[in-house]
Parts: sequence; C-alpha cells; structure tokens
Amino acid sequence: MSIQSVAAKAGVSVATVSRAFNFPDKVTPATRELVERVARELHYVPNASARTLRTQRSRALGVVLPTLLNPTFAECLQGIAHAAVAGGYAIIPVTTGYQLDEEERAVHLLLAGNVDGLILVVSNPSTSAALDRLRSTGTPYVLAYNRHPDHPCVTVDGEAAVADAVARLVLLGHRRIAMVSGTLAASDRAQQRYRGYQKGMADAGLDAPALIEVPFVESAVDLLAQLLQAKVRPTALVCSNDLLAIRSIRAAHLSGLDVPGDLSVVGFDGIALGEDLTPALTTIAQPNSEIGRRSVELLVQAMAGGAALQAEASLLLPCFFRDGESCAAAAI
Amino acid sequence: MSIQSVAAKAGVSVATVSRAFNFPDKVTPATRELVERVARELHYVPNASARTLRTQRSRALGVVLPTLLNPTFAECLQGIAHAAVAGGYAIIPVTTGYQLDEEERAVHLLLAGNVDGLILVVSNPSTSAALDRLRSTGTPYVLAYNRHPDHPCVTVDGEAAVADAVARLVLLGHRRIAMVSGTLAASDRAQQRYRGYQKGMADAGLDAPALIEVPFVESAVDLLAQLLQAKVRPTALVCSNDLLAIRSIRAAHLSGLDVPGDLSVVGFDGIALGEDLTPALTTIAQPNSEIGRRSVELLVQAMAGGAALQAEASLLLPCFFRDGESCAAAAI
DNA sequence: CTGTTAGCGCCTTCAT
DNA sequence: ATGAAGGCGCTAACAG
Repeated sequence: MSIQSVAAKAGVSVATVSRAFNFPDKVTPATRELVERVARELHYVPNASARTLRTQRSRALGVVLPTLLNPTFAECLQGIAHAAVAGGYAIIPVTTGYQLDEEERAVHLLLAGNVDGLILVVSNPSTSAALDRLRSTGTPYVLAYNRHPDHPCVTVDGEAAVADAVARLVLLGHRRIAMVSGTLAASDRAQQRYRGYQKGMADAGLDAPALIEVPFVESAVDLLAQLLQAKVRPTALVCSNDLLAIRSIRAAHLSGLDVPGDLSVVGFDGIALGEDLTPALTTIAQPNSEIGRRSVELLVQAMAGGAALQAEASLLLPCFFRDGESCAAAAI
Repeated sequence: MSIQSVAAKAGVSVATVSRAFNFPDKVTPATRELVERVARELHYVPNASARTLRTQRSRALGVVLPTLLNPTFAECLQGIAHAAVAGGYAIIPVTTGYQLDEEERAVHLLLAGNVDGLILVVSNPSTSAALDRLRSTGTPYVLAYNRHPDHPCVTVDGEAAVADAVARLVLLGHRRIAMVSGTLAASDRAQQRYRGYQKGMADAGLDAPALIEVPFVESAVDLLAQLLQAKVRPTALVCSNDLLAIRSIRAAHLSGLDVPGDLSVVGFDGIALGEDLTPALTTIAQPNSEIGRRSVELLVQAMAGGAALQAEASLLLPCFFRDGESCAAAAI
C-alpha cells in the first residue's frame, strides 16, 4: 500500500504520485485524477513516518500539562486540539501531576517523539530544568498560563484580575477577606494571584491575613471547615482556582455557613461547570479554550517562519470577572 | 545527531550502536558503556520516525473521544495517558463532539498517523461507519464505554446499574421517578441507561413517565425548571450523566425546590467533582480512569500477540452506587 | 509535465 | 561480538 504500488497501478512514477498529493498544481489534471482514483481504489494512505523522516517535520505538537482532572486544563487542551487539527497538526499530550521531574521526563519523551513544537504549562518558568533542556535544543515552544519575560507565553494578567476582585469585595463591604491557595511554591500562577490579592488588600488599606495554603486536595474541605469555624472568620474568600472555590463552598456548608449570605466566595479559572452550580460560581474567568488555541496559532506561525518563538511574541489575553451567586454584600 | 555520528565517534559500526540500545545483552559490557557514554555526550536521541518506518510500529495509540469538556472523558483520558506512558506508548487524542462524521474523520486521521492501535468512544457501535472502516484495516482497537457483542469493549453494565438505582429510589418511597437524558439517539450508553430505568420501573410495578430528553446543553436548565414547575412533578430524577444531574439540581433550585428535600437526583458517571458539590452528588460511579487504563492494557497485550482484539476479550468492570446528599426519602 | 535517483535514520539479516 | 549493506516509504533535486 505504498506510493510504489499506486505508481505502478497508475502507470506513472512515484514522483508523480507524490506530486499529485503534495502539489496538485504541478501535474496535469488528467494524471492527478488518475492518481487519485487509483489511490482511492487501493485505499492508499501516505505513510506519515516516511514523510516525517524525509521532510524532518512530523506535524505533531507535544503538550505538557499538569493534569486533566482540573477542567481548566481539559478545556485548554480541547482548544489546543481544535486548533491543531485545523492547522494539520496532531497533538501528543503528557501530564505531569504538578511534579517537576515529570516535566522533564515529559519534555524528553516528546522530544524523542519528534514533535515539531511544544506547548507547556509548567510549574514555574524561572526554575524549570525542563525549559532549559528544551531551549538548548532549539525546538519551538510556547508556555500557556505561565508568565515570564524570557519566554513566549500565552496567559492572562492574574495579578491584576485578583486585585480587581478584591476591590469588588471591598465595595460589597467586606473587610476580612482571606485568600485560599494550593501549594504556593508549586506554581507561578498561584504566586501571581497571591500578589494580586496582597495588592488589592493594600490598595484598600486592609490588613491581609495569612494565606490559607491547602497542600492536599483530599484534606482541603476539612481544613477549610476548621478555619471557618474560628471565632473570627473571614467574610469573603478569594480562591486561587475554581476547584478550591467549590471546596470552600462545601466547607462553608459543612460549617453551617450560607454562601453567599454568611460567606462570599470568588474563584479563578472560569470552568464551564461553575455556571451550572448552585450557587453559580462567581469567578475570574480565563478564556481557557482560547489560551489553547492562541498557543497553537503562535507556535504554528513561528514554525512556518522557521524561527523559534521570541518572548516578545507573548500574548496577554483578557480575563473577566464573571458574576455568579457565590458573592454578596457583607453582613453588617 | 544520528546513529551514524555516535558510531563514528565511538569507533564502532552503526549496527553496534543500534544493538547497544535495543539489545544491550548482545554487546560487550565495555562497548555498551562506551556507546552509552558517547551517545550521552552527543545528546543523541533515536529518531522515532526512522525507527517506525523500519519496524512498522509507531508505539503510538490513537484515542477518539466525544469531548474533554465532560470530566468523565477527561478522567478516562488521564487513565489512558498513564497506562500508555507506562507501556511505552504515546497517545494522540482526537475529539468528535458527538458527531458521526467527526468520528470517521478522526479514525481516518489517526490511521494516516500510523498509530498502532485505537481506543475509541463512539456514538453507537452498531451504526458506526468509522468502525467498519477501522475493522477493514485490521488495526487493533478497543471501544471504551460502548457495549456491543461484535466488538472488544471495556465498560460497565449501565443498564443493571440504573435499574438498581431505581430500586433504591423506590425503597426510599419514591413513585414518580423520571429519567433525564441527552439525545437518546446520540449514544448507546444513553439507550442502555434508559433501558435500565424502564426495567427498574417495571420491576417495581411503576409506570415510567416519558423520558425527559434534553437536546441542547444550553437550554437544559430552563427546560428542566419548566418541567419541575408542573402541577404533578416527579419526586426523583435519574439522570443519564453527572452533568445533567448538576443541571437538574440547579433547575430544582431555580424552581424553588430543595434537593434532596423536595426532589432526589441521581447522576451517572462518578466524576470526581461530584463529591465536592453541595449537595454531594449521589451517582452511579464508573471507574473512569480504570476504563482507560484497562483499555490500553488490553490493546497493548493484543498488539504484543500480533492479533487484533476479539470481542470475547471485552471487559465489564464493576460500577457502584455512590451515596451522596442529593437523594433522600420521598416526602409523604 | 514527468521520470530517475539519492538519501532521511534506523533495524536486521548475513557474513565475518 | 561486530561489521557491511539493503531497504522501510517518501520527497526533492536534477534531468529530460
């Protein structure tokens, strides 16, 4: 079922068959149709490996993500997948479970797999050994969700967005506003959002209580419930992501608190599911699917140009405060 | 950076380098170490395309899924990804958006991409043109979530599980139990679950009201809210998947109904998020990640044996009723 | 416009 | 245990 068989059956050379597929204009309409017909009859499908070997282009993109269990990244991957297919690229996703050594393994794996380019969400661009390795190979790549002056990135201004969210809570009369985050060291996003929180509090002239850091997902609800039962508790929580926001709401209920009556909760990410919950999640919505799409577009464009992407190509997409039902005016 | 360079620098033949990597036992420990050292120095990485071209094995699996926006499939893909990496395979996922023609395109795409095997979640195995095409090529494949006597499948007994759930609702005193489903024609899973519902109702000697079919996700909540405001409304809803269950709960709230006080809701899928919601989702939990993992294992095993998978290899995994807070005894 | 041909990098007999 | 050489299927010069 090779190009040879098609050429033989059609009575032309392999070069003609190749041209008929890759440069239809460079062959007579008659021969092109002949070749196409024979190819169809033989169920001929070009061999991708042979083509890749010859052209040195695999038309495959590697994708490195923390996890697919967070809908944020699933939505992003969906966006990547669509854009990739549209651009004639296949994608090879690898998840790292937020582990640094897995990031390196993933990059190694994908590089060995001959991908033409990489989209990655890393823990922290500044300290990523995986990125160093990648850079030294010259393979085009783009970071999604990460933000760093030395790398091409597609993301949003999480810091400003959180500061804005805090300002809104203040306008609603909240004073004791706490922030809930996963392990701060595990992601630059978390750090940026935390900075935004601190800025927001400072701008409002409020003291920022200590960050509520929730290391393990399993114990998150219990830990939060405990905190909410303290004599002096926050009236509003700014959560570093929607999953934490959902768990915070659950913790509130377990503590006998009504959301938003007794406690306001703001998330971050804008997962689609949030809109179907009760209360509907108030959150800072990122364009997750678009982050994926734009990352692909940037990468494909760069690869077409032959050059690796520059940090200057970075994109800062808008995100917006999505009003839901988990936020209300502070009780007096 | 080819095997040639390594051979030259190490002063051995390319054959020896190849052996050092693929059959370490077939070379002297000394030469093996020499080759490994030189390879490391040169940052040599075997070229996957060349190897694939030569061996006719890509060590890549194609995955065809409806969507990643439903956490069910995201969880499954995560399971697939883990098992694939463990088995030395890369995965190439393609989503179809529940569209038949996309299924065919996906299969075509992946076949052209030289995958060694395919895992797919199709709309309906009985009517799938994509499967016919696939079968005729002899490429090993396995269906996930689908169930059909003529194909190798990895799934659960959704029919029995729903019948059991209905029985539990009946025990709680419910009589007016309705079923909520997406487009029935769009998936064999939905059909199986509906049959389970009908069976459960019949077993309890109850009349099954007409299926509540929700064609469009966007209008689901509105449609459901409308139904719940009828003079005679169900006291319990069995939903064909967790996303519908979540929307049903929202519709209930919008209608002023308390869940589970006024309305019990049972989902199907067991998405992880369900446990963090309030009320925690009562659902029929499938082992989504395991469905993915076992699919890969079956496929890899079959490919090692050289034969395509037989329908007899199908796996019916256990699923279980996961008690949450969205279900309670019927009000008298 | 079409054909001939030389590799792309690797594995794998077949010799040695 | 190691080396030499053919060829997997394809594309891209280069001829004609």
